[in-house]
Amino acid sequence: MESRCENCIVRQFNSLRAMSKDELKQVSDSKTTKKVKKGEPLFEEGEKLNGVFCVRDGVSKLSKLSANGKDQIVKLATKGEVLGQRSVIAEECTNLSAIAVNDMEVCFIPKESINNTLQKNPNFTLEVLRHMAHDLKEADDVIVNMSQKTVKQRIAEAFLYLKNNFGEDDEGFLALTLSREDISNVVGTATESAIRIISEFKKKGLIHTSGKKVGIKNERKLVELVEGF
Amino acid sequence: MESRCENCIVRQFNSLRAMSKDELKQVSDSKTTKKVKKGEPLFEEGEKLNGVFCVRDGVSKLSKLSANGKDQIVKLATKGEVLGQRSVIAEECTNLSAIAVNDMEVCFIPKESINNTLQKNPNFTLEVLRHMAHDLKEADDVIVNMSQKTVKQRIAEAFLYLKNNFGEDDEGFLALTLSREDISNVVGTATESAIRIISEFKKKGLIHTSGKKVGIKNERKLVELVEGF
DNA sequence: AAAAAGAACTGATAAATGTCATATTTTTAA
DNA sequence: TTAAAAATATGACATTTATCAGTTCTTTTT
Repeated sequence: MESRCENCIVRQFNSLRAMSKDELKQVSDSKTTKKVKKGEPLFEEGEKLNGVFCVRDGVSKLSKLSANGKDQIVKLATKGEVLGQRSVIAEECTNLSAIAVNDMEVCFIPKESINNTLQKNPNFTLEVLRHMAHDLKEADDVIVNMSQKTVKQRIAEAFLYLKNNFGEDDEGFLALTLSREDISNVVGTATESAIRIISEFKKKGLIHTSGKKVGIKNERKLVELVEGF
Repeated sequence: MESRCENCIVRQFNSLRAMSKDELKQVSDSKTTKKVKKGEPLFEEGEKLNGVFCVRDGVSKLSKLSANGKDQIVKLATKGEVLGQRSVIAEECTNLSAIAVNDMEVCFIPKESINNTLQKNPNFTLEVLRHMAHDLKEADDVIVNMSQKTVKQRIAEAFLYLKNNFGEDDEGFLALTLSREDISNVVGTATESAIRIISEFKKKGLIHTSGKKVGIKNERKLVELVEGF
């Protein structure tokens, strides 16, 4: 298993690629690699982070507990994404919990390495900024979806999102399998409602399922549904 | 009317304060000041921006058109805030429209001045980054509210937000008056639903109204409502 | 392999929210 | 100032979504 950041492919996908050789070396020397089992937290809402997590493998859900006791999943982070940036940059506690959706491998990078580079390497800072600008745009889109689309549309959209971002396995099921509860927490609805709508999609031939696995059968119709037909 | 950025008080509230004297001078020399009447757009969703807008006076709503034809207001920006940053930084079209909620005075700063400083002044970049990190956190909170709170709770929260961020006039009405439609677009509901709930709040003595003006009468109860009693 | 625990699912019903129609008030413009 | 237009308000009703109760299926543990 490759363990030097300099050679890590994952880096291609995130802001670390804007680091200089020396900076990268420092990061590599100070980082620690960690395995996180499915269901375990990388960090919890309200924690103070001493660094960021770079996802090497697996998927993490970023969620926030609402007043009514339900988790709202705000984002799914996968290979190459850096978690905890926002909190380290703003020097605040995290506003979100990060929990492994499946077994993960992550690198922990102490905040000193990050802050150091942020102050010295404008290219890196700009790259991080661009990334955050992108995240902000996505968050705006989520806000609009949440408030203007029906639960049915949001679930359809979630399946399309999962297909586009995580792909399918050889049997045609979505490569990332979420529990019904997780799905309901992504779209912000009651678990029963999500289950009911998934059953309905199945009956209508939009998807097929096997246990908790879901496969997309009629993508076109799902797209139409999302767009409001 | 003061017209040099160097002396503009508004600057205290935004990232421009991290600019050097020279940089600020350049900005000041290249900027143009503009009045925007209530209801007029600063820019529209999908436009390519050649710079950012610094709000000197008035309030702008940042909104996005949803597939069902309704505007979703994502943020209200007031004195000191810089609009269009995200789009200029990511070099993308805007994802939001900015429309004046009341008469505004804004400065337009060409993107060259911004980009120039972003590349040369890490402090400025970092300051912008911090700002964006903050915006992102707020956006996450909005997502959770939108998906986990009832319309009633969201309207109560909107009133409290308006009070905390824009204050009250001498008669005890919220200083920023939004139309019922704007309120419904902030909380993501049908205008009729918003009106109905506002009437209900009035009947229960939580607020008082006069025309479209709204005043908070029982803040405590509103807070309780938001928190789920 | 059996028992226990946890997901997934279904039905019945209540509550929340949207839609459409229409009346009233307020604002705008002629 | 008056007519027209736009915004606010309310009722009736349809639709969507949540809640609660219970069943079946899966997975985990012993």
